[in-house]
Amino acid sequence: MKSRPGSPSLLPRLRIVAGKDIAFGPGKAELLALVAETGSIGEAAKRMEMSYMRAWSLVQMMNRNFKAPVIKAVRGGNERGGAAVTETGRRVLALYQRMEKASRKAVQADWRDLQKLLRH
Amino acid sequence: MKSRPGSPSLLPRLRIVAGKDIAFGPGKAELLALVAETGSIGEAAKRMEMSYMRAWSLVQMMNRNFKAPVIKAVRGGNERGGAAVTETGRRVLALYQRMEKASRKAVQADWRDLQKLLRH
DNA sequence: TGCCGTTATATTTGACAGAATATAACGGTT
DNA sequence: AACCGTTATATTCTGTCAAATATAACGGCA
Repeated sequence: MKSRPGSPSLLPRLRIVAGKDIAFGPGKAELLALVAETGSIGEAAKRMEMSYMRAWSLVQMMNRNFKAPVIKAVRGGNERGGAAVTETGRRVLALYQRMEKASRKAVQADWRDLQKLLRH
Repeated sequence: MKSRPGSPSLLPRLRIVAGKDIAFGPGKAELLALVAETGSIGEAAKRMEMSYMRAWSLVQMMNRNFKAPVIKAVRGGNERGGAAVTETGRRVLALYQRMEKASRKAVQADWRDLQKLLRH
């Protein structure tokens, strides 16, 4: 995994915590989107520069915290396995992205003021 | 430090990251408020059930990431030392709390929908 | 100068998360 | 039954961060 050190300095971070787990958050959202795009957990992991194992454990965590799985994985077969985002998964992602956007917007004015108080 | 396991399941978490540091976030906001209330880093730490050392390192991190310090500490003397929140500190805290509130509000409708998809 | 409670700082220890590694399972096709 | 690339799972290693521990510095006052 790789952090992006150069950039932002702000981030409104929405996390859904369920007991010990973080059921959903920015990283899982990105992963979910990449699985939707690539049809593969492994490929999504590669693009996020994280290990397959880690990606897979995140998928597990998501799946066990929602009523219905957000990703359905298949192994073997002529297609050599793969993964797909479920309808629930799509809905979760869409809602989350809307929330992120709304949060950013709601915060931006005060954020600009706060930025002035920061070094650099 | 102690997590509160029983409660929420949602939290819009605003973090200001500066390089490797988290310049400000929910924990530091609470700490800052408690220092303002108690006039002591040690007492604030106690109320948050964290070690003095940790609280102090958080204060350091805040102070070095803002243009002006958010907390001014005094040691020795007849008053036996203590700490006070600066004007900058008060402004930072106020802005942060407003941002938190605005974020929560902006998100609440979608959050209710998302909750329905969660187990429990 | 010794006392106090607070801040300030260094050092060691321990726990845990994630990385790394290794291997198995799958199942349609040929 | 051999093959393929993907998912699934266990195990070990390791680096990092927080906790724990210890100690020093401060400075007005009696």
